[in-house]
Amino acid sequence: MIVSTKGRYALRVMVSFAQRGGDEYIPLKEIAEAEEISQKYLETIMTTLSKAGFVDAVHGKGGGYRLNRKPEEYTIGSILKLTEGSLAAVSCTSQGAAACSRTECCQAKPMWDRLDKMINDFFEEITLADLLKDGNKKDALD
Amino acid sequence: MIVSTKGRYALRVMVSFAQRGGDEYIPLKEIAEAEEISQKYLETIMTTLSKAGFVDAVHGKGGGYRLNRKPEEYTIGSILKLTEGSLAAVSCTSQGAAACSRTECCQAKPMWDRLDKMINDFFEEITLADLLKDGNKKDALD
DNA sequence: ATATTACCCACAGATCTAGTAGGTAAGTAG
DNA sequence: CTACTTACCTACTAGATCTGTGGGTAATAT
Repeated sequence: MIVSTKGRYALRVMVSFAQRGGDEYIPLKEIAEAEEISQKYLETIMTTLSKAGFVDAVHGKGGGYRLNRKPEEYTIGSILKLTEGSLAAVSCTSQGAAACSRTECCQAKPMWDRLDKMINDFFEEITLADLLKDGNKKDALD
Repeated sequence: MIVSTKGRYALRVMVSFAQRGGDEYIPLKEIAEAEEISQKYLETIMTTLSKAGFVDAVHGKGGGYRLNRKPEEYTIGSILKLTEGSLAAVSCTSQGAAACSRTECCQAKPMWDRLDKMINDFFEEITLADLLKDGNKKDALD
């Protein structure tokens, strides 16, 4: 599994914000209920998004979260990388991974690298705005 | 992580068999030592490969394992799917997964489907023989 | 002052990963 | 027939990760 619930929740929430449009701040409680996501769990996700500057957050009544860019300015890759930590398909290619000493591993290394690049490119070419389109649903596959 | 140690070990071992060529049976112990993989752990992997008919196995002295096809007749996808169980990048698209009831999830569903197809195609187009080539190393990326 | 909201820290059950332990079955050599 | 070698089987386990929960504190509005 390359994308866990955390990343999928983050995407869902971001899509939800984008769909609402508007400038008002939406409290976490409201999003959690609308999306049927555990409020407590969503807290950690929203805090991550907020700290990374993906959303604005304000405290107190009338506060909450909102997007601070246009949907087409968020790539899916940026959201997933933030919430998942990494999109590496194989531990060999993860950031902290020590270079593998095995030649057999290195025999496959170029393949892992190509895979990583492909996945990365895939997600970087899709934006939040693309997910809003119905076109995404219809002609995506083929 | 879409490919765990188990799948990578399986690949390494299969590559190792392919590199040796020849028809002799190689005992598990020998492979484990050559590849520096835990013998016990490798047992479970080899048994999986054997049961699925990817390798031949014979007991007793002079026995062990060997490939039963040409390297170009094993796709990487088939080996990984067998040992990993699934290459699904997202639980939504896994076999047993109940259809997601959320429209927001379904908003992203076409994307997950495209991703799965892309990853699947990627691995199905590469064979064991390709991993043996140096070309794999050099011009793979770009 | 009070209510509302985001933010922070620690814990916990479930599942998965990577491996271990110890025995049984099958085939070969003497 | 016996001993040896090898594959095969069942069960267990430490550690990590995932998906949360619980109980607070800080900031802002009325």
